[in-house]
Amino acid sequence: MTETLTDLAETTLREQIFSGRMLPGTRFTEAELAAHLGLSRTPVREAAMRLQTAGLVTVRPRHGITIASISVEDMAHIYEVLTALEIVAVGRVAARHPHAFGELAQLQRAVGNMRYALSVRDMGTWASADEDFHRALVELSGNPELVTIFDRYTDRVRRARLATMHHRPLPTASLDCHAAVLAAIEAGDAATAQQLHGTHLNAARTLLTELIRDHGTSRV
Amino acid sequence: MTETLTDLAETTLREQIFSGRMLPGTRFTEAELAAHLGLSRTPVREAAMRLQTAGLVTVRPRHGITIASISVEDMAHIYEVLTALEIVAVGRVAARHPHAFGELAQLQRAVGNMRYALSVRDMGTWASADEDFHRALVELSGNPELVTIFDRYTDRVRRARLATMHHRPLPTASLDCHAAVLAAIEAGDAATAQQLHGTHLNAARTLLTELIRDHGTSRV
DNA sequence: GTCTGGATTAATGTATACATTAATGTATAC
DNA sequence: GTATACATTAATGTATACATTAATCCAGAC
Repeated sequence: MTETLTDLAETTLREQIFSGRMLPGTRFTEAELAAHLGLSRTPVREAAMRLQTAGLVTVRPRHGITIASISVEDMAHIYEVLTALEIVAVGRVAARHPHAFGELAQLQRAVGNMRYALSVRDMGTWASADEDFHRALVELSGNPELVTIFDRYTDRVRRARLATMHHRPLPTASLDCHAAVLAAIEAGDAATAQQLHGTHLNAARTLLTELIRDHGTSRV
Repeated sequence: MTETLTDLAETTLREQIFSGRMLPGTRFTEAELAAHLGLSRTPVREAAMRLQTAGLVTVRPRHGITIASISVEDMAHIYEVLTALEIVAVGRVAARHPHAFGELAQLQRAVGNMRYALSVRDMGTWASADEDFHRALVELSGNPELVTIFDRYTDRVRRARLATMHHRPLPTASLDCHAAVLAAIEAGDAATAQQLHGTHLNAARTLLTELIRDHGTSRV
């Protein structure tokens, strides 16, 4: 299974988008991107198709490939979906009580990493551990469709999260929320876990959208 | 905006899959499909990529393009997602009470069509009206992300629904469920509407999975 | 008989040439 | 000055040739 040039193009473009080297709203032609990556148009075109289904670019004939931006409204819609799906996931995981040994290790490790990151004020590590926690939760649900959708939307909001990372207050409350959800899961209390997680996600959405608004822009 | 050959290939393949002329599990090479459609490999390849993200085919290098089948487990996972999302949608729609004139017309029309189809025992019309009801509900939620995911999964389970359509009992109870949900929405009673709709969707899932099992196959 | 290795070959991956389309610019009429 | 029609052109859509890959087949050893 060698990596194809389409894979390479996709990976490279993703990185450039997430790293901020390709800013939202920027437009390219297929030929420009091909030259930029040192490839022919074919793999670039296929990568663009993939990135379009991932919601990271928009492909419009004769208008080029545009790096997608995300509005505050988009964010609200995405969080509504993510909230609904994660609540299902939390319920499934908690209901599987008692848990096999090591089954919740990923969640426990993620909370540990968040706690450590918070203590040393390393927001990059914190954001990464936060994402790990939610990803692990969804994966533990045992429903691969949930994982697919989760990954898709996480990609779409990642840039917004990173952009606002250094403007947010210390996530002390957020750490407590994650720990409380984990405790409820460990106790097998599905209803409490779901309720806590829903509250947590709504708070996260509110914080993120307000940070973007305060940042002066309505799109990221 | 002329229709491209990629669009044509996608549409044609979709039709052939939904109509049962291309059975799940069947494998084709790009060249075979290209010859079948009278096109070159390029648009076929692009259409195959699109159909893969829609979950209708599987593309594996050197193994060809395989018409996707769906297992009872897949079905359960998909219904879990659809249930969560539709419950959100129902809540949003009901909470918007009082409703603008004509806002709920699509839902009312769909229920009317279901009632008519049931009275003349036209299961094709019934299935179509049923799908319209759920689609309208999601669309009325005002969240375009919900619509995207709904459409994606509806495509994936459509063949299973059509395959079992003539083996199911008359959907008398189902009609009542839809009417009851609509009544709760009209009354602005979000909680009741959500609860009714959740129950209805679980019943639909149970019926569908059992019909497939009874049908002798675990995959459709 | 089975396993290993390499040759064969069928299929996909990629580049590129060409066809087609629609956006843009320009000239002309009003 | 504005609008319309036409010409221009840049970009994408499509076909195809070629490169590359890995699945399959076959021969030979054990």
